[in-house]
Amino acid sequence: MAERRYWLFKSEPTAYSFADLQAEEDQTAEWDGVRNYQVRNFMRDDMRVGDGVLFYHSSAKPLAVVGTARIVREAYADSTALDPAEKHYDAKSSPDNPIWLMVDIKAEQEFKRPVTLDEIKQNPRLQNMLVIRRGMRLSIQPVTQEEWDEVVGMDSGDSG
DNA sequence: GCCAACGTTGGC
DNA sequence: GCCAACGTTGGC
Repeated sequence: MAERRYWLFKSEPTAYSFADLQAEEDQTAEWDGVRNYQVRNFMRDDMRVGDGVLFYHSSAKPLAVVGTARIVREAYADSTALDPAEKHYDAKSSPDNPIWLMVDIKAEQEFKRPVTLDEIKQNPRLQNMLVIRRGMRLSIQPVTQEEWDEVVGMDSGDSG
């Protein structure tokens, strides 16, 4: 069995927040609308059921990881790319060649407090996290197990 | 296949 | 609201 991997998912809470995910039936949602090839390839090639997700609020106050989720369904066709009525419709996609993919995630743990971008920047153990890199716009980013442990530990308050 | 123009993202 | 970063598009 492959090693469990970890990811950071960005979402603008005004569009879709962690609370929105928790409010879903079975706390599970389709992560649709990805229209970036690098991110699609992460989903297609590397993301497996059981992988951990840090749920990050972008363009928000505060900018922060607010909880964790889990991959519960591996990449499959993003139906919003196939529907002309959808905002993210892509005429190049088709059922035979959907181009764009989505995964399903399920809310796991809401942090007791947000672990902010500022704290992450100040944590010497997290200096390699992509999320603090200027100009890093990927909406899904790989996270190492060490980074995952550290961020989750910061929520518990048992880490410096 | 180069690269300028354009659009989007997202922290500041 | 600004603008740096960067992906995409399209003319050549």
